[in-house]
Order: sequence, then structure tokens, then C-alpha cells
Amino acid sequence: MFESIEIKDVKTEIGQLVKLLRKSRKLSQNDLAKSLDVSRTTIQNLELGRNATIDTLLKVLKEMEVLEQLNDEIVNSKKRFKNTKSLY
Amino acid sequence: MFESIEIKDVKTEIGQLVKLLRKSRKLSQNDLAKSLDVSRTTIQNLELGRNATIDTLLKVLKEMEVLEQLNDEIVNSKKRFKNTKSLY
DNA sequence: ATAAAATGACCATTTTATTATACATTTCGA
DNA sequence: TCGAAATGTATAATAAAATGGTCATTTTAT
Repeated sequence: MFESIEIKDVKTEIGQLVKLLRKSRKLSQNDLAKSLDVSRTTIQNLELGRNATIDTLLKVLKEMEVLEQLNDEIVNSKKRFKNTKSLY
Repeated sequence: MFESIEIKDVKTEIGQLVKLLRKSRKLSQNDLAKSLDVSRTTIQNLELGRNATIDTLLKVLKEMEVLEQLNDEIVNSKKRFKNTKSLY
């Protein structure tokens, strides 16, 4: 009926966002990898939309100072969800 | 100076949101696992805030019909980021 | 233009997530 | 209350992510 978005595409978007965040800080993949104590390959895989762990993604987001923001959105999602569900 | 949020805590929040979404559909961990063709242990680890892959998380979000929404937020984040960065 | 830095790709190895299974405990409906 | 379903826990085997290294290509700065 209607096309749903593919997981592969979302991973690509995540990778591009990570790359944007890193570049805005003028960091190379190597710089970021060293800061997070992970390998450059791991950063690269994440940015290229290959599969990675949630830990790796969150480490990057924390370093880029957007982890708090993500957490807020998750907490708000939970709240909104609970509220809308009680309206029936 | 000020406390930053911990990765562990964000994973806990993610797990709780996943659980909420699943429960709202009246699905057991087993039901969801079978739908996604992953093991119940994988769903459980995700919900308990243990580490998991991005793939696993996105599979769940797709099944819960919130993947499109997440994608939109990522795309918007990219846009907003590019805009604010050009204002200097 | 050229050199240096950054990125992408690849490979062997190590580490970790996933799986399948079994069992203990909790939750919940009859 | 009682029994069944759901959930949490544990373990061994397997699949997949992370690592560390090298090399080719692209980007960037000089």
C-alpha cells in the first residue's frame, strides 16, 4: 500500500548526522576515535551506516554533547506515550 | 562542575521505551522476537538496558511503527544543525 | 601542482552480541 | 488460590562488531 522506510536508510541518516557533528568540531575520525577510546574503523563503520552497537553511537553523542538532549526526547516520548494511551 | 548523563542511563531509558511500546501492542517478548526473527534474549537485553546493536533497536522501532518518526527527527536534526552552523 | 592529511577499504584477530536452551521467579487471569 | 504465561537468569556455541594494521583514494592546505 505505502512504502515504509528501510532500516538501512535510517542507519545512513544516523551516520551522516554523526559525521556532521564530528566535522563541526573540526575533529578527524582519528581524533574522535582516540577521545572515545575506540578504533577509527568503528567510527568509520558508524558514519558509513554499517551496523554498530548502541554503545558506540551513544559514546559519540555524549562527546558531541547531545546525549542529554537525546535522553530528554526519550523521556518525553515515554511520557507522551503513557498519556495518549490513557485516553480511551 | 555539572553532572553529565551516563550512557548506561540512556540505555535504561531506551529499554523502558521499547518495553512501553511493546506492551501497548499487547505483545510478549516472545511475540515480538518471533516477528522480528530475533531471539527473546535479544529483546530482553535491549529492554534491560544491556548493550545491543543499532539494527536490533531499529527493527523494534520499525515494528512499532515509529521508525519513520525517528528518521524524520534525524533528518531535521541534520537540517537544523547545518543552518545554525552557517550563522557565524 | 604538490604534499600532507583524512577517509575508505580490507584483513586477521579479539571481543562482544546473538542464539538456543533450560530453569527460577514473577505476573496475571480463570 | 492456582496454574499458566511471561519474564529474568545462566551457559555454551555461533555470528557479528570492534580492533589494529596496511594500502589506495580523496580532500585539504600550502
